[in-house]
Amino acid sequence: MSEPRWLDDLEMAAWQGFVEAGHRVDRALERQLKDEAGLSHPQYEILVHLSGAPDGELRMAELAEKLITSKSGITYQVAQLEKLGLVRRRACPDQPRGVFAVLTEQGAIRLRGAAPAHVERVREVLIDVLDREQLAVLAEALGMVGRRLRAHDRA
Amino acid sequence: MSEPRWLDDLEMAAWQGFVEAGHRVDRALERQLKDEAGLSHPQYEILVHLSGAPDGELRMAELAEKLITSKSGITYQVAQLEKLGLVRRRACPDQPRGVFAVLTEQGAIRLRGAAPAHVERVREVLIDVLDREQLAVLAEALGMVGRRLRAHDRA
DNA sequence: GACGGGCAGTTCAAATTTGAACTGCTTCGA
DNA sequence: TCGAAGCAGTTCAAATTTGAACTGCCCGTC
Repeated sequence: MSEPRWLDDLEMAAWQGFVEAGHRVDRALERQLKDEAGLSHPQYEILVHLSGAPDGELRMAELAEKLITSKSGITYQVAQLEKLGLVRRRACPDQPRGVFAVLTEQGAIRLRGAAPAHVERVREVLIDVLDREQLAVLAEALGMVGRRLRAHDRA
Repeated sequence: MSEPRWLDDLEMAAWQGFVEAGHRVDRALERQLKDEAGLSHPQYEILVHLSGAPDGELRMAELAEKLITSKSGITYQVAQLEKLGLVRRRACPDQPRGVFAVLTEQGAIRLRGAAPAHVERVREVLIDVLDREQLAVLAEALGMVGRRLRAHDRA
């Protein structure tokens, strides 16, 4: 085994910045959503994705893919949202082994109520801290990182 | 309440890239460490921070700050590492209510064994995917995001 | 037609994480 | 000098997350 290629100063700064910013932003938004909307971040994300989907419904596996989490995690969180009346389950008519999660009217209302404060916080902690040039590089660079891993995960 | 300032396309791309890359990189490294070193990511991070500290020891609260996690989370993970013999606890001599976590010889060995493959994977998924210019912007931009939240969290 | 493999979700137990309450000790301020 | 307030960690119960095993049902092949 050859000598590992350790990270130089710039690489280390980028790596540490990425990790620290990721954790801190996560925590900030987790708190914001819990306090102001009574939802966990995964729960909020499920509502967002359903809301953006045609007919407000998605297969369980699609949700798992979008949230980047395990199948069982989705089963659990959808069950929680069902208890809250924000989501409903529906058997998939064609694929016999398929299940749709469907956004309910209640769910849509809850999401509309929660979104403005959430977006505002996202601006506060990340977006409004950066200039357009930085946003462009973030979008391009991290978009590429995400796509590569997404492709790799599917393989 | 005024109309919320929704994210435009560029802002949305930056935000989604940030979130997706964060999750996917996390999962990739979690798997890598578990498979090749038998450590969870938090455990590995504890060893790294102890290794970089003078005398290989840090207070529990300092670890919590560095890992960006809760005090009880640190208590738990340090206990796990103690069972593995990679870390030892030591009462802090001056501050009577203080506890040091100390890296053991075993811990240092385990870390040296794990680090090369870990760094290699960090390169694969993030560092080597980007050019120097992108790394510089990441470091600067996310460094600022992290510092702002760190200051805010302490307040 | 029957069987091995897959697929989509669920279930389960185990590991982890969290916040809130608690322990002991110290340090002020009145 | 007393007591309120704080600090550093721990403990505890509850919520969440995970991977592995399981359930049914489909498909293609022989």
